[in-house]
Amino acid sequence: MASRTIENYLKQLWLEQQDTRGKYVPMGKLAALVGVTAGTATTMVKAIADSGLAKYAPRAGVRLTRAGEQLALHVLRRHRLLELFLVEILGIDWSDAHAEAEELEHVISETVLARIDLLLGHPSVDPHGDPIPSSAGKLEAPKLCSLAELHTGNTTIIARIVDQSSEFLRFAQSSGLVPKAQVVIEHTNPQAGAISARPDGKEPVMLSMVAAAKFLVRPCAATRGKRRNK
Amino acid sequence: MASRTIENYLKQLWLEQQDTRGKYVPMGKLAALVGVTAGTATTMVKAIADSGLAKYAPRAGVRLTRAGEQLALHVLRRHRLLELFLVEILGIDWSDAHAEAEELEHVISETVLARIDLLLGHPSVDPHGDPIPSSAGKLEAPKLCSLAELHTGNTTIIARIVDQSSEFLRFAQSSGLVPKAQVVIEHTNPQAGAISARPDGKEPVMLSMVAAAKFLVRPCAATRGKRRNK
DNA sequence: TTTTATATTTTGAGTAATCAAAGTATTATT
DNA sequence: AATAATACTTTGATTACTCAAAATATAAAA
Repeated sequence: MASRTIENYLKQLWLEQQDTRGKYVPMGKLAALVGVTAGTATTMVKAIADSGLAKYAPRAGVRLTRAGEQLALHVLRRHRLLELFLVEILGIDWSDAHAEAEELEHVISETVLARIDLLLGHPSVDPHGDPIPSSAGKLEAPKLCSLAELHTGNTTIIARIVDQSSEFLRFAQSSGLVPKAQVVIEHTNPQAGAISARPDGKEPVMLSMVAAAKFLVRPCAATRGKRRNK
Repeated sequence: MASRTIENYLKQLWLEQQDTRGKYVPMGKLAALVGVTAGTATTMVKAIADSGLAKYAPRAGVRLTRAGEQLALHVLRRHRLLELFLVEILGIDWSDAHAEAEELEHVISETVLARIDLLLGHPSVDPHGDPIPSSAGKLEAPKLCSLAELHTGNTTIIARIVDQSSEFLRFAQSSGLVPKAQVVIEHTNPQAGAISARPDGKEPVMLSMVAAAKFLVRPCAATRGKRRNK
């Protein structure tokens, strides 16, 4: 069994290397994600590599093996199911759920996890819209585009928010920019690098392109449709 | 903040020293309860004593200070609320809940604990009938007598079971000897050291005096009433 | 009382994880 | 190409916990 420290390294590594094909995660980056010094990360990664969960290339970086990815996905499953459980069943604040789950994910048993999964009705996404890996370690990740890619007049539905910080989540919640919310793009201003989005039944919200890119939406088709009309 | 190791030492110490006035818990006993060697316990206890949570008397034993008791009661509160939560909300087996709670009690936050407490309606006892300390660290422990003290013909209600092992709990459950169950004492045989108890709507169960003593009952008055009639 | 048994403490060593700081590559700048 | 900046690795030390085995004290038996 992997220690909770190693589980954390694997999880961060997975999140960082996902969507990159064969690219190595640099040590400094991993160290920052885990919250340790670079020296500590180097030592730890060498141990992880020795146990076959990652490949380590000195001065280049580290990348999970298939076995490492599988283990990481099991941690991620625990994390995301717990987040949903904390929000849905216990009524914990959306913005706090992440930090709470961070602790619990390492001690919850398979039995308890199975009951939580059952109680939630085998959900496919967590409160942020992040997909929950199956118990077999499979992840269904539909391709989504972001608010930043849409055009004036487009209407869409928020599917996922890719920032776990409680400050950002509190802002998103108070603006009405939450998963499943319908949103209309009121203005886009590429020069200023900002857009204005109006959630259904709420006030319009100004978003920088960086912020807008954190909201993934569905359907994407609206973008293409709009472009054709131009 | 106390580490989870120290939390465990404090909890076991509390359970062991309760109901004894000023008596010191021997090292060997504590070591066995925590599951470490006697040498380890000695080292650890000295550290705990240095931080003011216990008094340590070499070759005599150890005893919690008031501060240590308070901390232990907070751990116990987390443990017992979690046990009830696991059984009531998640549907975890009675006999497994103890082991699960043992892990969770050290990582659950005050926020999550408060939500669990609320969801359960501020309960006063856990699934075994053990009282749950208040958030202020107060414990209400009504005096109960055991099945072993009753006499033939007495009727009573099981209030508490003082054995956390899953084997014993499975036996109790299958016999119908669970908290809140009404029980009639059918036979007592002091010579053989055994009694026969019949839970309402179930078959009578043979119990050794040792086993019978693990079932605490209410009301106790039945005993006195019976004695007077003799 | 002397011996034996039992409980406890001490000692020395090991594991897992960490950091600070010194040393070494690699990349970028002049 | 030489220098400076950056990223990474190594080293030595530290903390928290643990065990096995040797040393010591206390209690029980002879």
